[in-house]
Parts: sequence; structure tokens; C-alpha cells
Amino acid sequence: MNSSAGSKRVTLAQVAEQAGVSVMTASYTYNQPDRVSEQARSKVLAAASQLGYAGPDPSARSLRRGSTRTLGVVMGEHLSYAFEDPEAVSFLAGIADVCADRGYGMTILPITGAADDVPRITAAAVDGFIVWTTSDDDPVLAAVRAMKRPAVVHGGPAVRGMELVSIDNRAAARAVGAVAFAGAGRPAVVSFPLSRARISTITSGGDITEVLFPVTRERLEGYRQAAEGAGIAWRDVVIAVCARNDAAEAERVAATLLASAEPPDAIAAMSDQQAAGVVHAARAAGRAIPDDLAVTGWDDAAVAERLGLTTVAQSLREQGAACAHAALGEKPNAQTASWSIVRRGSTRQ
Amino acid sequence: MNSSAGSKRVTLAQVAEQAGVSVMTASYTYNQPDRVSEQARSKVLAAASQLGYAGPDPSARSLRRGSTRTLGVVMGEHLSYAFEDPEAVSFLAGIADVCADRGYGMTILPITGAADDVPRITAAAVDGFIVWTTSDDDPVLAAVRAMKRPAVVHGGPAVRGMELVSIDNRAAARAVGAVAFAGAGRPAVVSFPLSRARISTITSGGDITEVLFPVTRERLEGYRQAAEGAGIAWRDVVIAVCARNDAAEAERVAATLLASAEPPDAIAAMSDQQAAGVVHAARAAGRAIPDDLAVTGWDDAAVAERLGLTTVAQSLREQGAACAHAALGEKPNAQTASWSIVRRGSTRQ
DNA sequence: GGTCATATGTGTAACGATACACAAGCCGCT
DNA sequence: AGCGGCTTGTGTATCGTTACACATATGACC
Repeated sequence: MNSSAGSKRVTLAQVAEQAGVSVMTASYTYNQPDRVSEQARSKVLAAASQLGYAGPDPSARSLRRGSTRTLGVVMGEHLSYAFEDPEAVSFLAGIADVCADRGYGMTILPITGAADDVPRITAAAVDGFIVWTTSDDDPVLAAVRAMKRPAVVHGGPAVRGMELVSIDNRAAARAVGAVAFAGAGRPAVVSFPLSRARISTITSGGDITEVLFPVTRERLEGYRQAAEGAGIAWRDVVIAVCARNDAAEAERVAATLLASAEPPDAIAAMSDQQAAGVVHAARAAGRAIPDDLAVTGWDDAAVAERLGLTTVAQSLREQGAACAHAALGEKPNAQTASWSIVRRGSTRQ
Repeated sequence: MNSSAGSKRVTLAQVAEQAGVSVMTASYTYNQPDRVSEQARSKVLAAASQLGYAGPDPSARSLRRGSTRTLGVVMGEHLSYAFEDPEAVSFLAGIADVCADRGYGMTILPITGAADDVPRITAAAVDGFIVWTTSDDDPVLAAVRAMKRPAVVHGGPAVRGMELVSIDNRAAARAVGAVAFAGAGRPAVVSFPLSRARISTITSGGDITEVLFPVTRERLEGYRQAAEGAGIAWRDVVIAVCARNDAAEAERVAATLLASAEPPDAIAAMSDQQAAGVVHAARAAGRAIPDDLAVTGWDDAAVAERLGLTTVAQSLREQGAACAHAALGEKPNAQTASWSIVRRGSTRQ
């Protein structure tokens, strides 16, 4: 109990000497206690607490063992955005569940989007990587792959040599879009950013294949198929791009749409937060949901139930757990996650 | 560009040999590029990409340098709760800001509350620790201190040898309690858990000093002083304990309180989420706010503005940043964070 | 008593990188 | 010519730990 205030770091060798045993006996005391006699073990522990030794140095141990017992999570957005997005947060919780179970730590790798985040990846002491949805051309992907450790991408893009955990975004968008656009004459979409430059705009008829974010691209393709299935040309579908994934931004762009000469009568969003913003804008504009305006969200978050939103249900928590398993090098049970449509009162069907 | 598929890990020595330079020249190429000639540098980089060398091994580098360039964040609650609490999340964002700026990673240490989380602390390869609010007797605190690295506690408890970043919870509670209880005859409190066993109960007149969580204890003491300042004995103040910090739980206990024979006419909560739950319960019970029931929250979250809640404003983001600075060993500008009362329509004053 | 298996202890050689001290070459300056 | 300073390159020791192979003691069993 009596810690002598040595300012220098205490080593296992010193503990062993103090205890009168070999270094290996001391090492085994920490790593395979059964390998050592009760007597030796207590001598080592006594010496350790006398010297104030807190246990084997993590870096040295990692070097020797070749494993850090830590997973790295790369968030493509600026970190604060990531934490503000409730779905990203439940994804993280899913990873945390698995890490806690396996005794692993999880390192969040703050990616700013600047050039200096590649070295940050390279310097990360982790056994495996999990990359949160990013763009096709994100240099971070190459950096992660170069690390030659188990790696998973959530959402997309698909990268050779890395696992992919995702739902079929196109199919889900087609399905929820069909519900949203049923009986509508002027459907619109509230979308995540289309390019790395995150600006809010209103557009239509653009070339979907040029969208750099695979999740966004696939959802747009699904919405396109849904619109065409309802007999509406894609160039007539207005796309409101939100710079950020939150209710406030969506409310703003939805208000603009609703105030236009030919306001939409159906809006499919890409998250429940966005859909919530649309609902608020509709109320403010005096529109009845779903009669004047059908609205759909995505994710089946708490707010979707509260507002009665038709939405795409998926478990980001389970997907986070699946990513963690893959990043640990365990064979994943199912690479493609499941989803379903939850119909509530915000749509005509 | 041509990566020869060696299954064994490539070392700096191999790169140096391939490039025809010494190991140190190769090392400097990565760490102090200006220290080597343009010519040597390009030879090294060419050899590296030919061999598929991704950069110096992080564990070896950490061992040799004595620094991991990573901060450890210990969350006292089960991780998923932590991520679900928006204030904890903005605290994390504050840490992330500083880490991103310094090129540091942040490791989240999943603490389950079981006995096996002490070894997890000991095994963490980090330069400094940040501990999110916990109880006085949490064994994790001793484990962190034993690591002999810069360490900070947010909220409490105060531990010798560790920094403390916190607002003055007692003073803030006294101030907001005074506003909440002004003109009230039967004040009540909606509280965080009083003990490690997280159960929802309704109590009153208990011994505050026995509460193990310092943040909760100090706020209760402040509320007590506010009640007594309004001429009400503490034993007459009902305390509704919520097992979890969310709106749903608070709504449930508030509904119970409001349905009782002597319902409260003022409720001071410990978070805006809780206060939001109270507001919903009050609406459901047909009470007018603030006339029938005054309500106060804590944190000045987005929901507080939306509902017009009187609350205690503090910046957890700034406090997170302050913790990060302290954990990096930088002298903190101010250990005690600032707070203020934001008066909105939910109180009589 | 002899044989074999099990329990316990030890020494040495890595793991992959960087700090440090030193050496050699080159320049300009007096 | 001689000196000092700057740039660039190198060898060696070391960071703290654990894998591995080997040595010794103990007990069980026929």
C-alpha cells in the first residue's frame, strides 16, 4: 500500500527484483496467474504495491504481443456532427457493446476532412478499423486499407479487402418511396449532401451517378425508381439538399418548398430528424398530413413514433455490433443487414 | 505502388535496406522530414510503397517515445446510456475538438460496473485520463490514479492528485431552486439516482449526505437550501428518483406525483430531458405552467428553448475541452466552470 | 525404485522504433 | 589556411514486455 514516490516509471524487472523472483514469474503473475504458485504470486503483488507498479506497460505489451486490444472507429464527418446524430450514436453503442464484452477498448479517430487525418490513421494503435459511411473518394479509405488490419465500412463505399455492413439502401428507398409517393402528383426528396461541399440547395433532375456518397446515391436511386413507378419523371422531382442532418435545416428547406408556386404533396426524407423538420414546416404552413402532404423518414428513431412517421426501420446498434465483430476478425453472421417499412399515419397508404 | 504481398509485417529496417540508407534516415523521413535530403527521402518513400510499408508501428513508437498520443475517456455508466445522454455527448464533442486539434486520438473505455473494468483501465494505452462523473466509492478512480498519468474528473468526486472540472452544482441548484420554488407551497424534486442501485422511487426527508454521487448530492443540497429559503422544511419536499436520465422516466414519475392527494406546485429537475418529461405529464394532467406548476431543468439543451424551460445553462462542450487540456497536462485556465440561470416561461419569476 | 506427467521457476531473444552522440562534407569568413 | 557553423548520414543502446525452450521439483503409479 505504501507507494514510494519514485518519479521514474516502475518496470516489471524492478518488481521482480524486489520480490526476489525472476522477471518471467512476475510477468506470469499478471498474465497467467495459474502458472505461478500462490506464494510467488503474493510476493510479486506485494512488491508491486510497495513500488507503486500499476501493471504491465500497455505499449510494451502491445508491441510484444502484436495486438492492442483496441478497435479504431473512423468517423468521416467532423466528430461533433457524428455525436449529434442519434443514429451514429446508436451505431457507436453497438460497437461499444461488443468491445465491452471482449474487454476491448475503442478509439475514436477524429477526422477533420483536412489532409492531416491520413497520418492520424496511420498512427492509430488498433487491431481493426471500422469506417463510418463516407464518400467514394475519401483518402482515409486507402489509408485504412494500407494498415493491413481487419477493416469494415459501414454503409459504403464498398472497398476491396474491406468488409461492408449495410442494408440495401436502394431497395429500402424504393419501398418507402413507393409508400410516400402513392397518390401524389408532385413528390419531393429531402436529401443528405450530394458532394463534399456541404451546402443546402434545391435542385432537380441531376445525374445521380455523380453523387459521391454511396448511401445517399443509393437512396436517391431508390426514390427515383419509386417516383417513376408512380408515373412521375425524375426531372420533375425536386431535391432539397440539407447541409446537415438535423431537424432545423430540414424545416428550413421544407418551408421554402412549401412556399413555392408548385408545392410538393409528398416528401421522402433520408432520416427521421429531417422528416421531423418537414412535419414542423408543414404544420407551420397549415398543411394536413398526410392529405395535403405525405412524409416519410428513415431509421425509426424515437421521434418517428412520437410524430407517427412512416419510416424505414433498421437497427444501427446491431449493425455497429456486426462491424465490431468483423473488425475483430470474427466471421460475420450476415453481411447484409435487414430493414423493414414501418407504416404510420404520415402517409396515405 | 506495387505492393508485394508479404504476409509478415514490414519493418522500418527492411524499408531502409531496400532504399539503401540507414534505419535512422528512414525513421527521420517519417518523423522529421526536413532532417533528410530530398533525394534520400524519395528513395525511402519509394521503397516503402514498394514494400507496402504503412508507416512506423504505433505500439513500438509509443513504447520508445513514452507517449501514445491518445486520451482515455472513462464513462462511469454503461456506455450505451452515456451515448444516449445528449449532455454526455456534447461533453465528448468538447474532448474531440481538442484531440482533433492536437492530433490526438481518444479512447473510450467501456466500464460495465463489474469487477473486470479495473484491468481494462490498467491496460489502456493512453497519456491521460478523463473520468465522467461517478460515485465517491468507484474503484475505477483508484485504478486511474494508480496509472500515474494526468487525470481529470468531471463533475466529481474530487480526488487527491486528479484535477476536477465542474460547475458549483450546489450554488447553481440553490439559484435555480429559488426561482422554481418562488411562490410555491409544495415543491418537489426530480432527481438522478441516489445510489448505485438504479431504481425509481419516491421519497422525502432522506439524509442527503449519504448520496454517493457528488453531482446529485450537491444539487440536492442546493435544492434543500432553496426550499428552506422559501420557508419550506426539507422533509416536506418530495423527491422523485429516476433510474435513468430521460424524458420518459421523468414523465412517469411526474404523472404519479401529480395524481397524488397533495400534488406538487413546483418541480425542479436535474436535466432538461427530465424537465421535458415533467412538462408532458403536466399537460396530460391538465395543469397550467407555470401557474399550476413551475418547472425547471438543467443544462439549457435544445429542448429547453423549445419548451420555454427555465434552466441552468452550462457548456458541457467547454468543460469537455477543459478536461482534455488538463488530461494533456496543460495547465487549465479555469478549473471551475461558469453557469447561469436562464429564465423562461416555465417559472413564476 | 523407476518412469512419466504435472507444477513451478528461470534466462534469453526478440517485438519495431527512436534518442543521442558522433562523423563527414561543405560553405563562408577572416 | 584555419575556423566555426550548418546540413546530412550513421551505429548503438534502449524503451518494457512476453514467447519460448529448458531446468528442476513433486507426486502418482505399478
